[in-house]
Amino acid sequence: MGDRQAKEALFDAFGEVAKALGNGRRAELVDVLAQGERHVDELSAEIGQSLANTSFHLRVLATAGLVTTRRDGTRIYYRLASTRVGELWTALRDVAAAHHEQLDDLAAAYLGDRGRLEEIGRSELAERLAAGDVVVVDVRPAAEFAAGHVAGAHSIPIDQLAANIKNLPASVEVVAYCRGPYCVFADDAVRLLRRRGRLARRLEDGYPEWQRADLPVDTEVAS
Amino acid sequence: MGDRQAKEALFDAFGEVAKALGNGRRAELVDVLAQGERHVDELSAEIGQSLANTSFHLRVLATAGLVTTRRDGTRIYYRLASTRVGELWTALRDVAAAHHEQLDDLAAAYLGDRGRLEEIGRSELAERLAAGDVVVVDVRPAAEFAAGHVAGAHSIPIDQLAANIKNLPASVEVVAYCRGPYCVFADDAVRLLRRRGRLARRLEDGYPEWQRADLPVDTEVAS
DNA sequence: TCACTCCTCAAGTAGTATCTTGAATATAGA
DNA sequence: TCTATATTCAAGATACTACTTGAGGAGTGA
Repeated sequence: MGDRQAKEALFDAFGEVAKALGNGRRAELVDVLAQGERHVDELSAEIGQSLANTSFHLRVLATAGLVTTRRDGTRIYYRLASTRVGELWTALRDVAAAHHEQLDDLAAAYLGDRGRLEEIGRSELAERLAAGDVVVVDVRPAAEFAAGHVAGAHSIPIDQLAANIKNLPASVEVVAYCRGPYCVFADDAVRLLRRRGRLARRLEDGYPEWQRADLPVDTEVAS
Repeated sequence: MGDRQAKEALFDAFGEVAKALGNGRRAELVDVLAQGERHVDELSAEIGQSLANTSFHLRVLATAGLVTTRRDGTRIYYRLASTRVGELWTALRDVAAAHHEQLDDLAAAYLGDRGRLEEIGRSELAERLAAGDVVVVDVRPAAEFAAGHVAGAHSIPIDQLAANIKNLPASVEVVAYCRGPYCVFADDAVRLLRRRGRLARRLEDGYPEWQRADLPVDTEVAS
């Protein structure tokens, strides 16, 4: 009990789990999988890597226990092993945002200036959704909407938004949301809507945080 | 906005923070530093590594923003950059415990069989401390007790416990605590106390979790 | 059964991590 | 200023990591 060798082996195991998140491409995979399960081909496109390399990274995540798989025909779907993994990912993001020197610059370079993009809080949106005086738009890819979305939201993937603005009720404020605080889809949606003269804000954070706050969600294609 | 290169750079930064935790020795360092600040020499002994290698690992943690330093004379004290880092470490531990295949075996090999070691919950201990019908013993090294401890606890480092049992009031239950769920000190203390015929339990988890639960704490040497 | 799709595995290469040893630096105190 | 103490830095051996290309399996549908 308590010998050095056993302690090293134990803490090496903690290190292995952290190491699984210790690569930018795997971090991207976890960020996408926090939205719901996806198959390898989609994930490969999502992180801009070859199929073989994506498969390799998924294997690393699976070996560390962070993701699990399910086969459906020829497809293999990966998902986070549990909601705790999503919470770990969130904690990592928060620490990086708070303490990593260059993170603000890197985030600004990716997201652009958010100075003029107002956010609406989760609880405020929940109230206004119940009151019915707001339209909520999920601008993530359709597969992620299908895997789970804010109850009452409409699915309009960002690349189809321009063509569908005219279908949104005109007199009501629009709230867009996507994957989380480091996702550009909702920002782009709000910018587009405002350019077209619509009242629009983005939801704080994204779908995983909404779900984790025990606010109403829905699955399967509805809109 | 939203181009791949900027996204890779951003997520690489998240990966860097995870990578800093992605080594067993650095994980040990964070676990110790979650107790409070320590200087390099102590940390080196704590993780069983050379001074140069310990310094190197601390530098990696500092570069990722997870720890900060303070100089006092010739000594340099390292501490966690914030309580969030401790929370990240806890989240990592929890995910590893839930999903890493070998973790249970590795923990059992290091900690021994905990089957007979009863735990007392934090809130129950807080009540009984207020009532005064329990003796709480902090069996961590004196430096960690000094940096912060359960209010009312007595500091008896584990290697001095055998010699000091006789000074503990005889008719009262003893609760021992240490660094956290993967620390052996409190286990060893409870085993020793029970062998000597004392009523003893360990506190669930350890000091950082107590502190994070906003239960009463104290700093500086008191006992 | 055969061809097809989707995914994994193996081999190879360039780059990165961990640890050792020994030298260099920074502050304290005489 | 000189010496001692505490820590960092540099160089180098060895072992992993990330990615590429191409081959190999596993299930599907004709």
